[in-house]
Amino acid sequence: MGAGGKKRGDILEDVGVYMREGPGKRFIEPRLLFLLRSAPAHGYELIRRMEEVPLPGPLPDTGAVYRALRRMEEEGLVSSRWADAAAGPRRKVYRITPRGRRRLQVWAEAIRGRVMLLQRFLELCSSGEERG
Amino acid sequence: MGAGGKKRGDILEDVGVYMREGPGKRFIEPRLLFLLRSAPAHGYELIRRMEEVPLPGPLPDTGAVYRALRRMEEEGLVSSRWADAAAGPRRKVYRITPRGRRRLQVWAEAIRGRVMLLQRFLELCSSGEERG
DNA sequence: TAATATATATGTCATTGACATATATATTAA
DNA sequence: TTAATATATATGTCAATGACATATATATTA
Repeated sequence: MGAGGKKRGDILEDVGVYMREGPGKRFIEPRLLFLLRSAPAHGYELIRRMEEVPLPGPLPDTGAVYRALRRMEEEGLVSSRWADAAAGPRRKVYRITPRGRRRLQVWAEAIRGRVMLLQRFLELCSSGEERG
Repeated sequence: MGAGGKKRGDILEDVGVYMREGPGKRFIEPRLLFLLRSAPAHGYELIRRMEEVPLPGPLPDTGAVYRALRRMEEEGLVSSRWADAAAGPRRKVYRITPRGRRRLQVWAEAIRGRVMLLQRFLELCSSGEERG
């Protein structure tokens, strides 16, 4: 449509992208942003608290979580610092950034769109039943 | 938990499986079952009508559609027969089976569960906003 | 005979994430 | 001292999925 198309930054905040989830994407990113939105946390804790997040899909594997956190840090959605633990090995504590908060809002918007679509689907499904 | 666990047939109709969608799965199967539920159709027609289905995700690629139809026939969700066209090459016309209708109902149930989860997520997101 | 629309199908490849394993620290039990 | 366990982060490897490109074939139109 418009001359030149979208710039990179626009695409990154494009609701459509998050509605689609990209190829094969689970909800790992919104899960992590959701948990970090209220308080910083390290990976292990995020993994333990993962089931608190009401999103569909299986709980992501630990490897996927750590890799997602590093990718999200590269993208500027979270920042991290090493911290000593009262006991056990050091922890890498992640904190959500303003960009991460914006991304979570984009996810929420996309999910609102999903819900509307899915509800239309369900309506059409049940209206078309009328006996087997 | 229960002795023996689930039998194969049970797993195939387990709502949880469809709520998760499996790794990387789009909504190709429910899209096709939804379109076929009202009338038989051949692959090319299903591809053209794909955007009628209110489900999230990009419209599936033609290759994915034909492969999905064949896989679904193996699974007994659809049956097919070759038919002459008024013009152009022969068509493989797919028809939904009783098993396919049941599968679509399982999908609908799973999607109802998804919607409930997603709505809880949205509520928690907006209740936790309280200013940027 | 060339191009286009219709129609089905396969080849190939990158992405994703599941599963397994590696590495390291601290605590507790033997 | 050693072994086992909980905590904590990270990498290796592989199968599944589907995106993109292409192949094959028929019929119509230019």
